[in-house]
Amino acid sequence: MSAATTPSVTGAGMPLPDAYDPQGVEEKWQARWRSRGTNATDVAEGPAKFYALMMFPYPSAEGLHVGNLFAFTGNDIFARFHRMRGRTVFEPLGFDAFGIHSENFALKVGVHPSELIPRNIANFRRQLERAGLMVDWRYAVNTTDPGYYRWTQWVFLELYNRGLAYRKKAAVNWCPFDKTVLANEQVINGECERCGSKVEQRFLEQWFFAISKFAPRLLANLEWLDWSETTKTAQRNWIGKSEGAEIRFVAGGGVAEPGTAITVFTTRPDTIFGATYLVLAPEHPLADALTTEAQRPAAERYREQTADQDLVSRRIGSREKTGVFTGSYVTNPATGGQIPVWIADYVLMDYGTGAIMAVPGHDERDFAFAQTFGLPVVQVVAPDGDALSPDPPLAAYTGPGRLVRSGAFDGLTIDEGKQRIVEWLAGHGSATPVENYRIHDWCISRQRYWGPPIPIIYCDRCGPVPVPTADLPVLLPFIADFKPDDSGVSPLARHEEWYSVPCPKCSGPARRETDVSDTFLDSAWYFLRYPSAHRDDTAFDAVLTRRWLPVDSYIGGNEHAVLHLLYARFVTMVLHDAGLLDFEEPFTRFRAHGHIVRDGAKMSKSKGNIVNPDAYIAEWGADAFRTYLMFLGPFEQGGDFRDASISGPRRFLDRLWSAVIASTTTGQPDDGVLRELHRTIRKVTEDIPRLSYNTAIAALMAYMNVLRAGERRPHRAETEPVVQLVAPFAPHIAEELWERLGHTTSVFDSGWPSFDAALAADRTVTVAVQVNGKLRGTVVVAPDAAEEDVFAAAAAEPAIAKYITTPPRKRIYVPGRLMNLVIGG
RNA sequence: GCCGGGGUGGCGGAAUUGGUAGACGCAGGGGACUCAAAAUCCCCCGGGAGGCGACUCCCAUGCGAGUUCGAGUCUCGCCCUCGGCACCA
Repeated sequence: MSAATTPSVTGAGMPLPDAYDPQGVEEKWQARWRSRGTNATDVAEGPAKFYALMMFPYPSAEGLHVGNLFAFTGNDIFARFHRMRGRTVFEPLGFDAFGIHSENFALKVGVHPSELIPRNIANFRRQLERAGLMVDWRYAVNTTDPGYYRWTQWVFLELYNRGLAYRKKAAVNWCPFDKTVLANEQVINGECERCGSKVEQRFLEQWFFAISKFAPRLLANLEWLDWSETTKTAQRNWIGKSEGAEIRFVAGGGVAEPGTAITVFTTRPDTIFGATYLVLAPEHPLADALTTEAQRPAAERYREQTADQDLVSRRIGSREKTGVFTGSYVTNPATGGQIPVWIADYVLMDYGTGAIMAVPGHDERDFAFAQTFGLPVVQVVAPDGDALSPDPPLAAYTGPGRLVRSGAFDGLTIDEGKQRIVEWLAGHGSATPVENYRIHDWCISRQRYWGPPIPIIYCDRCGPVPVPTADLPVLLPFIADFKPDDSGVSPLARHEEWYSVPCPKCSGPARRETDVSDTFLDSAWYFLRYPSAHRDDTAFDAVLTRRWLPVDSYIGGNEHAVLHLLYARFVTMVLHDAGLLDFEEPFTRFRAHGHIVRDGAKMSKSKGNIVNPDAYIAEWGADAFRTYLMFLGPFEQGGDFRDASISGPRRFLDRLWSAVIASTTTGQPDDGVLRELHRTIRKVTEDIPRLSYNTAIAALMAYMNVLRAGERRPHRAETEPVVQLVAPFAPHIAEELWERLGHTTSVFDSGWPSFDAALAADRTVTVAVQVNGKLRGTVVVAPDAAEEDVFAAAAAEPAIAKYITTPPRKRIYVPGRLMNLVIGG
């Protein structure tokens, strides 16, 4: 903007010049919204509540990202639209500010997170307000506020009291240089992403939530949730249901106690006649007992070796099969034969039973292992029960077929075989049909500083004791040196005056749990908090919760499709079972938004292609920037950010401004323009609920072209409804124009224009005429023209008639759209 | 390797879900206004061939087949690309 355009006239009440000045308009309306309380929701009453939730941001030091703004704007449009349609809309926002990300950043810049985070939040909030979101900031939440995490701790205790929080030893990634636990995604090729040290595996006592118990419900409810299909698919895959059987293999000779049985999980019980060996995970509890003296040195060496490896490189490292024979044998309950028991790291302790029956004839991994160690391969399924060639086979056969070499079961299909064989084995007490789930229990312990302390106290006499609710929050103490050390325990463990406390039960000497909880716990319940954010006597008020939840519309990134959304569903389900909520699914509707990229690449600091919204908003205005972001592409797919293209949406707003300012009230509105207006109303009204914002904006632009065609002066009846249609996208300019049209109340309380189908209807339609599928011309007819009339009109058109060399053999007519004439043989 | 998006003009993207491919915007070209420039306004703008001409014809939605009167859209087989997951028995 050139400085010469306007004198600086801002502030409520002062008149603005007649040229569109976004900075002035936006400043004026943001001030007025604040003073009038336009964006404040009455959480207690109002008709037809609509809870428009967006995933809350992590307030990074770099400030608001265009990606955040893209998502928030999409939600804001949806929320404003529903408000104009008469709903009582609640659009809250907050900050997800705990976690390793903040902590690492604080360590890097040498500023304590308790100082850094409020600063970042203030900056974020300034940017968000500048963007013109309809957020009711009175209900903002901040996960690092003791008034919030007090209730996060309360949620933990609700789970604990219901037996859903428990402690067990688990392997974690440990960086010996940074002296910290690493998440799987921080381990790159077995090395720490920050310092490159080789990551080790440590076994630490960790807190878990028993989410796997809820797997069947979490899966079943996906059937009826109105969520993006891609998100539901991701959740189904993550939950990973598989049907199969657990089969017991009893140990024979060797060292095992007589009668020792290994239970395996398999989805292919039909192939049991081809099970030629068994494999235990190295951590399997029976691995030691089944190892003979002769095999012990080799087996122990192997188990140490796998224990040394970090979790990630063991999972994604080489697929070369390694393993060691235990020296023991078990009986195959189908064949009665003795088969060897091996230990190998391709079997994972945390899936199924940590033991498998290996069928190298029909499983690629087992086949590779059998090849490496010279174990027998037996084919028991053949395509249509045919030839067994070559024998032994050159590869595992995993396709369909019929059973062979399976005794009485020969000739059955795979599905029949599964059922019949499990029934038969079950009769002997050696098999049980089971459903297995891939999903693991949720490990919530973090050996870190920047999180809510887990509210448990360890007493020598009483064991683990939950902190009494009245004593919450367990405040996170200020520690200047919060850097993790070599001990593998949280920095809080170094703060003795904090962790030494009397036992709440017996008052004897006791110690606090020094781990903090995962940030995913903070975000697993924040949507319950918003309506009650002003209440410090309860996590969520029963009446307010009944009024506002479940969430009507949730918008967020698909990168949280699995963990966050699953954890939030799980916590909601638990609180429902506890009688605290009367619904068990928190988000009725969820839509995943796309991502903004630049030059085809994800924006990242290292690529130096981050877009800071501040500069764009300063140059073009928030309204133009919002409209531009939404015009980039389909909201659910994202788009490519190009600086140059912003001028388009800005020009659109300029034209809207001058069209409205120039509107006349004399004379009659133009019929053709009114028809386009009603079509535009219909289009925008249909597009917004589909989040098809880009096409809604395109329709508005197209209407502006019609409105201004021939440099005519528009009639007020032709412009006034457009101000309402534009309002969700460009709220400030809409308010200003609405006021200039003489209204004294907010455009957001003015309702939504309705369209008149009769006015929108065409008087004539253009029908495409094809001959043999090729377009040869068009005819203009009445919308209800009979097929014969259309044909007559087409035949009268010379450009078409010249192709109609013989009477059409066939005639296809799509009323009002197209006629295809099939000529010749 | 598996799962899920996506491939349409110079660019971002439309296409009522099988019915005139390229809406809308950007960039570009030409013109008006101006001493000039910016801004603004008007016109043109997928490729090729023909015509002085309003025009005419052909080709064209990643590639190759198929279904259909008709395919960007459906089916099969490939290629490329962006996400996510990783030996899940």
